Formats: sequence, structure tokens, C-alpha cells
Amino acid sequence: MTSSRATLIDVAQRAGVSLASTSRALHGTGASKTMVERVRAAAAELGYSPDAAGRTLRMKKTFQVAFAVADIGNPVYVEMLAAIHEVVSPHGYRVVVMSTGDTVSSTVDLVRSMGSGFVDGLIVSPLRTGDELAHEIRRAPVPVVVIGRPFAGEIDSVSTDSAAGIGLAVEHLLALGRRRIAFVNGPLDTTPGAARQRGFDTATAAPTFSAERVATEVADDFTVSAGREAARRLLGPSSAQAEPTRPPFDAVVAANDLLAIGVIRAADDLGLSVPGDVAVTGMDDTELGQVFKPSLTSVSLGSAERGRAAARLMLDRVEAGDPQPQHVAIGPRLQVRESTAPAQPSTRDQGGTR
Amino acid sequence: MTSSRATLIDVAQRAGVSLASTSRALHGTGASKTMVERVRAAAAELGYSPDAAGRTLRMKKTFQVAFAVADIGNPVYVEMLAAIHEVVSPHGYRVVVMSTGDTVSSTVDLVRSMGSGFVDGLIVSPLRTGDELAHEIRRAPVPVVVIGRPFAGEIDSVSTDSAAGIGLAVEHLLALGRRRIAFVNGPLDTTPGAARQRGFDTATAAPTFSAERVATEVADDFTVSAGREAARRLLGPSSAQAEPTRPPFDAVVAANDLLAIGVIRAADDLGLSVPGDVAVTGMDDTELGQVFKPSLTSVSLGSAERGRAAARLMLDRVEAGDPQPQHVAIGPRLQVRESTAPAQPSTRDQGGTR
DNA sequence: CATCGCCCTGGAAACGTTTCCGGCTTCCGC
DNA sequence: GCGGAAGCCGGAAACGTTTCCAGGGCGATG
Repeated sequence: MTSSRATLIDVAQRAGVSLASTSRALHGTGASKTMVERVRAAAAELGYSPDAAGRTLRMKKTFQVAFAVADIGNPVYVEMLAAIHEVVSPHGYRVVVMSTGDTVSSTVDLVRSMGSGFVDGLIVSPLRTGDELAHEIRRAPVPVVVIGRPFAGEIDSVSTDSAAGIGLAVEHLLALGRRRIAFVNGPLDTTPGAARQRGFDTATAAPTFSAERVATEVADDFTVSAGREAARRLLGPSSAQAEPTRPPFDAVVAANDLLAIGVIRAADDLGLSVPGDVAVTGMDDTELGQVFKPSLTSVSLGSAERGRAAARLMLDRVEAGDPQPQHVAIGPRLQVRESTAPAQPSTRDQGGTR
Repeated sequence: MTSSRATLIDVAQRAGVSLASTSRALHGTGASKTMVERVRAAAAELGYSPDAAGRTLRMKKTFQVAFAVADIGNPVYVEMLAAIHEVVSPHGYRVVVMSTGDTVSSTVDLVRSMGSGFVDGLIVSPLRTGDELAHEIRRAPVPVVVIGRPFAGEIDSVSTDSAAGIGLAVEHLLALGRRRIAFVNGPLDTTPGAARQRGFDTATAAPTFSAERVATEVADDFTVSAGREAARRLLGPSSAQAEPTRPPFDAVVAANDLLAIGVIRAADDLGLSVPGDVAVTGMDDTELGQVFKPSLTSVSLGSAERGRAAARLMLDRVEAGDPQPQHVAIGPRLQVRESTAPAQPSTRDQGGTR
């Protein structure tokens, strides 16, 4: 039990062979059978395990990948993290969790910090993007894969067309006979917020759109409480009265599962039933939405799938120096559950729980 | 735009000073003002950023901390992760996410892997523990902080008395007038499962326990679906009939928020109302439980708090070589919400939603 | 039997950084 | 004006690993 850890030199001395041979024997290449045996034994006796720093310094390889998001508490990112871990871990890579911060400049700082070389690559899902960030990513010293937005050329990225996803939700509601559709979005200056707004505008501007577009309400945040408040604003001061007046819409498209749940809670507060009086759709298909009551109809953006794809892209880049920047697109899929149902001819007195 | 990154030697040459002075100038100690200025300028021109591997090799410091759990998807661990990140990040430390695996031997392997020295310390919350693991932790080459179980001596740990937490839940249900209390637990061979079972046994054996202890049902897992199935088993085949017969209990203590939600879903499936017919308590006080409908009465084990405490313990260990192993205990707190309410005298026909 | 070639081994360099140590200048106080 | 001390700088070593290169032994082939 020495005070410090055993080093390769110690192993070499104990085995009575050279340092070079020791390294080769453990690494498995170009060493005789007896040599391997001998070195292995010595290493085992000393409880040797190779030092990561020395190896990294020499090989210029950290066997670490960074995953950076704005808010690691968000279930979508958690799912991505788990998927990334699951993919890279069997290949011997570790995952370092980092934060992009809210702003584009803090994200730029993050990318710049890759210069220290503590990681072999970066998978990042930024909340806000800009030309400055794109430029910084292009000149980053390690491979970078962006999740969430298809970047123009020269940047690896994997994304889901969330605008089209909103379209799926709108279509679904129309097919159910809903005629007055509202939209609860998150901040418009974020990448997902902007995309989803675009999606709703496009879907409701289409000639096939046979309903009335009520309004868009922008929540402060992509959270449950923000969704609840946004929905309350949308229901207007008139509905604040105790009498369960008829709401100005019979369906709400939410930009997010969290927002959607906030909307349902708000509806519940006012004695409106979901999906009886109001049908609600979410987006991201989180587990939260699945276990919620009513379970949430949601547009899956394939979070785990995106994470896996990004991780694989990263491995391709890091293991083999794959030349061409790639872009992987995941198709949005609508998961129909309890929070949406056909509109009843007479939407009257469906009643709340009590 | 050279092919490779600028090194300290390049900066030294450009500034026309020695390597040693360059390092000192950038590090800020024992360098003249003009020297600092000059080196800073050179570094800036070259876009220098220090190489993590070289620094680590020399200083024996990685500025990384590992956080290892069995299932990173679990909201409790996510909260801990976020808290840990929040604490150590300002001190310049990164967080590496790792997996302990389900078994104690895989956790031992994980601790053993610390021998590579890719991290300055390990914060681990193992699902299962044993003497073998304790022994391995004691001889680990880096500081280890254990979350979840108070370890006997020589090991840093932070824990919450979840057994006492179960006691709080039972007490609360008794105070509400509930008289037939069931318990849905997770696997008993896990650390949390065992502790919570102990808590329930103790609470229901106390002389002040004025109710009937119905049964304990052990779920396969700490998940929603496992909880749903466990609750179904508990309700028995008799209740599988369409008629909403009176259940054999009027309250359920669940070992977990996820299990609790599974229980509520199962109750809902059978037309039982929560909290009308059955009061349900969870544990962990997750955000999921808070937004659920009905919002979940839950025993908070201070996940974020535990994460923060563990992180601070780790920093103490890593920054200053704090000598004494410490143990931090967080008190469980009951958060009362909608899923528990006083028992009605006649528990009849409270009715479901439909 | 000689020569060529292959496989294995050992010495040494290199990766980029921090820090010890010795020597220089400079400044202060007497 | 001089001795001493303090501050600053440069050379060099060290951290632990992988890999290039050269040399030696041995088998196979001509």
C-alpha cells in the first residue's frame, strides 16, 4: 500500500522489462505472449491503472464528450443526456455536463472554452443562436454537433422540424372538429419559440385551414407556471368570474408539454374540462405528459432519438475523422392520447370534476 | 490561423521571455507589471488557452468531479445533478456524469475506475450498497461523497432519514382520519427500499398507531408503471370487476412520487377518486408530483439540498484537504397538497370523473 | 551455409504545463 | 557608499504515457 498510485514505470521495473514493452504489452500490440503475461501479472500485483492525464497529453485524446444545454432540469434535455450517455459509454467515452447559459454570448464563451481541450467533442443544444455562434462553432478546435436547428453548411447538426410538428397538431385538431384554435408559445426570440411560431402561422394560413385562429399568447418561459398564466391571460378577464362561461376557443396548441400542462391546470381552475370543453396538445412527448391525467396528446420530436443521432455523429467524427459535415433530420410524430377528443356537437355542460 | 493550437512555448517566444515567466505572468504570481502586460498581449494575439491535459499532468488536478447514479432519468437525480453543477461550476469544476449500474459489483467497478485519476472526486448515490463497496470507497484514490445512506465512519456522506419521512406520511394520514393504510414500496434489496420499509414497519408498530395496517406491496421498480401494477395487485382481483367496490384501504403510502402517481392512475382506472376514496402520499417532492392533478402530497427528502451539501463537502475535500470525514443529515419535510384530504364519514359514491 | 527479412525489445523523445532553484538586478537602510 | 534583502527572471526538471527508431535474434529461403 504505497502512498501514491502505481505508475507504468513501477510496473516495468517490477516486470523487469522496459517501459516501452510494458506499454505495448498492456495495450496489446506487438508484444510476445510471455511478455504480455509477465507484464499483466506485474500490473495486477501493483494494482496498476493507467493515468488519464498522461495518456491524454500524449495521445491528444480525452475520451470525454461535453453535452451543453441551457437548463439541465428540462426533461427533454435529460432524455437527450441519457441517450448520449448510452451511446458513447460503451465506446469508452465519458460525458461532461455543461451549461450554455441563456444568452448567445454565453454560448459563444462555452464553445470558446473548448480551446482548453478537456474534451474530444461538444454536443450542444443552444436556446438562442446567431451568426456569431455559427462562426465560433466553425472555428472550434474540436468537433461540434448542434441539436435543435439545421445549420447552414459546415456544421454537424441534428434537428426535428418542429414547425411541421405544430402543423401535425393543428391538423389533428381540425380533424377532430375543433374550430377555434389558440396557440400558447414560449419566448419568440428563442430558437424553438421562433420555429414553432412559424409553424403555427404557416398551418393557420394554409387554404385547408378551416377553422378560426383565435390568438397567440406568449409565455415568459417554457415552464408549467408560465403556461398556466399565459392560458389565464388568454381566457381573459371575463372568464375570471365564477360562472363557467364559454371560452373563446375549443382547442389549444401548446409549444411544449410543460406549457400544455400549465394550460390544462388553468382550464381546470376555471372549471373547464379537458378534452371536453378544450382539447390541448403539447410537444416533446415527455414522460411527464404521458403519466399526466389526462394523458397528453403530444408531438414527439424524438428527444432520445436526437440524442442518439448526435452521439453517433460525434463518434463518427471523433473515432474516424469523417470528412463531410452531416445533417440528420428526425420526423415529428403525433402521439394521440386523452387530452384531445372529437368535439361534441353541443359543447355544453360537460362539467368539471366537482 | 495555424493548424494546431498555440502553446505556452509559442506565447513565450512571441513575448520574447522565458517559459517560466510566461506561466507566472498568466497565473498572476510573482511577475512584474510590464511582464504581465507583455505576455497577456502575446497570449491574446495568439488566442492562447492553456491545455487541460498538460496542466492536469503537472498539477495532479483535473478540475472535474464525477456524479454517479443508477438512472440519470430519475427526477431526483436530475435535481441533484443540477444542484451539484450549480455549486461546483463557479469554482471552476466540471461535472462528469457516470452510471453506477444496478448492482453493487458494478458500483465497485465504478469506484475502482477512479484509479485513472480523470476526476478530482466522486459523488455517488448508489442503489445498493454493501461492505465490499464501503471498503472500496475507503481505499479509493480520490475523495468520495456518498448520497443516500449514512455510512459508518471514515466516509463522507449526506443523507435524509427516509424512514422517518415515511413516519411523517403515516402520521399525516392518521391525523386526517384515515384508518386502513397500505404501503407500496420499491425493491427491498435497494438502499432506499429497505430504509422505507423499515420506516413503515416502525411507524405502524408504534403504540400511537391507531389504524389498520393493510398490506405492503412491492413494485418491481421505482417507476410509474410498476406502481400502477403494484396498486392493481393490491386492489385485488375482486376489484377488477366493473362495479366500484369499496377498496380494502383508504390511504396509500408510496415509497416514491413515481410509484404514487402509478397508484393514483390505478385508482383512477377503477373509478376510485383521489383523495376522496383513497388518499395517496409520495416521496421526493418532485416537480412532476407538484404539477400532477391532483397535486401530490409528498415527503421532501431535499434532493437539491442533498446535492448542494454533497458538492460543498466535495469542494472542502478537494480545495482544502479537510481532515475529518463528515456526515450531513437533512431533515425530511412533509409537503401537503391535494392528494390527501380528511376522510369523509361516509366514504360512498364520491364518484370518478365519468 | 549465407543472407534476407521479420518479429520483438529497449532507449529516447515528445506531449504542455507548473514549479524548484539559482542568479541577477534593484532598492532600501544604515 | 556599501551590505543585505527582496523581487524578478531563466534554465531545467518533472508529471505519466505512447510511439518512433534502431538494434538484435531467429527462422526461412535461396
